[in-house]
Order: sequence, then structure tokens, then C-alpha cells
Amino acid sequence: MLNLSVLIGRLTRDPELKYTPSGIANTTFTLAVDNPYSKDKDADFIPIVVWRQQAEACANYLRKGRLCAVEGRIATRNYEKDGRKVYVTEIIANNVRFLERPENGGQQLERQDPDYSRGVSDDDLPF
Amino acid sequence: MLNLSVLIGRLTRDPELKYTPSGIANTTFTLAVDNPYSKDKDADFIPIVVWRQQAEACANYLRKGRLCAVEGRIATRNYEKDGRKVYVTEIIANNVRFLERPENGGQQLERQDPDYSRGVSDDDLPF
Amino acid sequence: MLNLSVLIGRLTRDPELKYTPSGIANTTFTLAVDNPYSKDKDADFIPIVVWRQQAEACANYLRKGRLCAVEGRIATRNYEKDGRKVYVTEIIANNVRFLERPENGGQQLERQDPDYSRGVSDDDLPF
Amino acid sequence: MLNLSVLIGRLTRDPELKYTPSGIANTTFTLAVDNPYSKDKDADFIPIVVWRQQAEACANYLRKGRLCAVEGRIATRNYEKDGRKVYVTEIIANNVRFLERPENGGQQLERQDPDYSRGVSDDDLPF
DNA sequence: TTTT
DNA sequence: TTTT
Repeated sequence: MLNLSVLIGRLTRDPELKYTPSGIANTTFTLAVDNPYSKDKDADFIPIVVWRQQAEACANYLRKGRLCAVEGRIATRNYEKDGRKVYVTEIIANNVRFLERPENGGQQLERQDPDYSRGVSDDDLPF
Repeated sequence: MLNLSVLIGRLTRDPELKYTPSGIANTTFTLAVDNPYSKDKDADFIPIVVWRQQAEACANYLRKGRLCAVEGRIATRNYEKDGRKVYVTEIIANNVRFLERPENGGQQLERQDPDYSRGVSDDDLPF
Repeated sequence: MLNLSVLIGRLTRDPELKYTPSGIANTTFTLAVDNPYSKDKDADFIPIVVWRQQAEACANYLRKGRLCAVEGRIATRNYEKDGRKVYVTEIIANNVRFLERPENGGQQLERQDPDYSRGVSDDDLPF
Repeated sequence: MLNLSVLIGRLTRDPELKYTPSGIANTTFTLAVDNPYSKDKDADFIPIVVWRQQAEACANYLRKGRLCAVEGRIATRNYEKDGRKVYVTEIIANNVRFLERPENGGQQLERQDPDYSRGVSDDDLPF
């Protein structure tokens, strides 16, 4: 019915831009979201997926350590690995806001070949 | 920094009420959240944890199939199982709204003994 | 940058469906949102605007007293009235969920003529 | 039932710190929230109220032009002015995140006397 | 009355 | 001007 999340945090690593076999851009990264209320854990690490146009903007403008806001929805999926089901929970972003300006106006990440290893195919397109 | 989720969906099963060794109530259930945009998957199944007073209200008033709204934050944790790390992503609710009235004004679930098997201890208390 | 609101409440009156001069549907209603924390005021009354396809669905399926969830963004506008500026704050919905089923499967509201009196014109279209 | 807003924007002016007659801190400011979808209006201007501890933090660390994130709920109230009812819609923040560090580690705003002119009294305390 |  |  309704599935809405808003997160503000910092990237734990550079974003990864990939393309589905049919050429649709998707960028993934993990957001470290500080948790002021927790005693023994000071951040949650939340995987983010961005599709299409925004995927390329994220790949160009976001970098490890940068602050950003993500609005999206929670999605769950699972895939087989070594004969076991692995469950993944991630945020499918429909809006990413860059909260810090890049030092140098954005750099092109190297474009990578379509990659099947992450288990992402056109069938995973969430819309 | 900011970590906020709002979900509306239906319980996939009756809620489970447990107590930490020191007696703090916690209720868990899974919410099926319909996804109108997905082709091949029509719902996401999202685990919810509720603590303290609201935990007992949820255990009394929610049942399998009932519609409710959850406001909370995404949390990640992991525990060992069969010598493997299992990663869990769940919503820690700070507000649960019952959107359908129970047919009979709420029934007491049987109180269960403290249970360690789910890997929940007082250390997991998120505040 | 980011402007997101989620409300659950009940309609204080039947929704009003209108059309801009160029024929775009817009429905307005007010949501009474109970406030459990307030001492002397038990609800906030929040004006909602819905545009296009969803406007007509709201006009057909929502009625006074019905429970619904609205996801949208806050917008401010002002117009002249009796030589004074009147400031309006309202939620522009991009998603309305009906949380109660109508007793009779939805009725057609009478279609009204384009109406300029509310100060709504094509220029107010928020997108 | 549920009333939740998340905003990211810039202060249009320095925050104003006041105290109710009984000494409870409250800070008000307006957030300019850019609206990428609007043709003729490029921002919405949304009044924010912060109470208690966070009120003083906001007064110390926020300044005109600074970026911040506000999580809160929409509240409506009205007061008499020149024999007319004035309706106010504002966000009562329960969480304010400073997204830019102050140039000089935070300065004390001058403490002002209790002020009744804004129509704020202890009765307006929303909790 | 509006911010970068 | 307000809903259950």
C-alpha cells in the first residue's frame, strides 16, 4: 500500500554503476546512517539502488564519504548463492539529493561492462 | 542522521510477543506491503519489531491479515547461525496504527517464556 | 530539496472535484488527523489537493468520514481576497490510499463546471 | 493518526529564539524548500517551530542560508489579529539535522525576553 | 516578508 | 468551516 523511506547518511564506498543486458543504468551504494540512540552500534548500513537517469548522476557526483539524502521504498529480493538462498533488503531510490558539492564538479566513473554476477537482470527492474 | 520509514500493509501471521531476560516486551511480525509498480512480485515482506508498551498493544490487537501502518527506522543486525553470519534488516517501529478494528475487542495472546533462540537479548535494545 | 509528508486521517466533508479551464481534474478535501499528544486540540485539519487521474478516483471513492492515507508534499500559495493576501498551505498529494472500502463500490459525484472562484487556474498546476 | 513530514531546505532568516512565560524555549524559522517541478514558483516557504532543548541548539547553530533537514508533523492553529482570524500552518519539528557546519562553531544569539506578541503562550505547547 |  |  504505502512504502516510503527517507535516509540521510554517507556513502561507505564509491557508487557502482552497471547496466542491465538491455542497457538500463543502475547504481548501487551503501549508506552509513548514524544512529544517535544506539548504545553499541553507531550506524546502520543500508544498501541503495538507483535506476536510470539518476543512476548516472549518482555515479558522477557521489563518492565515498559524501553526504546525501535518499527517498525511496524498501524492497526485498533473494537469489541463490552456493546453493543457498540469500535474502537482500535494499532501498530502491526514487530521489537522491546530493548534500555536499563535489570538490571538482563531478568526474566520470569508468563505464563498466554489463555485469551478471550481482544477480541483476532486466527482470529485476522494479517498474 | 535521518532514518525514517512509513509502511502500510497486512500482517502475514499473528504477531509474536517475547520478553528479553530482563523482562522488556518485544513483538515481531512481518508486513506484506503491496507494490503496485512491480511486474513479477506483488508485495514486499518486511520484518517489524516493536518494543515495550506498544509491543503488548500490538500483540493484543493485531492479527494475521490485519491492516496497519508502521512508522519507524531501518535497522540492520547480524547473528551467527550454523557457523554462518545471517544478516537481518528490519524496521524498528516507534509508532504502530491499527487501521482495522478487531472483531472482538482484542484478545490476550498466550504469554511466552523469554526466548533466546531468535538471538534477541537485552543488548539488542535499540535505545 | 526534499519535501515529503505522510498523513492518515478522515475526510471532514465530501471531496470536491473541479476542472481547470483546460480540463485538468483536481479534487480537494480536508483531512482531520488526530493528534494523540495535544491537550486542547484533538485534531489538525489539513487541506489536500489531488490532481489528474487520482483526482477522479478520490472523488468517486472517498466520502466524508472515510479513512485514507495521503503521501505528498507541502505547498504554499497566496491569493488576494478583499484586498488582502490570504496565505494557503496545503498538501499536494501524489498518492492517496483508501483505507476503508465504500459501502457501495463508489458513486459518481455530480460533475461540476469549471470553477474560477477558488482561485485555481491552469497556472496553479504544480507540475 | 499519522502525521509526518520531512523537509530539506535553507533558512530564509536567522532563527528566532523565544521563551514561554514559564520559561520553555521555542525557536522559529522559515525553510525555503526548492521545488524542482514547479514552473513559476521555485521554492515553498515553510514555517518551522522547534521546542525545548533542540530549540536552543537551533538558535545556536543555524543561521540564514544554512541547509538543514527537519522531521516533524504539520500543525494548524489560528489566532485573532485586527478582529480577523489568521490561520497558521507550521511544522512542529521533533528532529532537526544541521547539514552544514557553522563557520565558527556556533554563536550565542542574544537571549530575548518572553514575547507575547507572536501569540505564543504555554497553552500552545503541543505536548 | 523569503534561501543557495 | 471540521472527521471516527
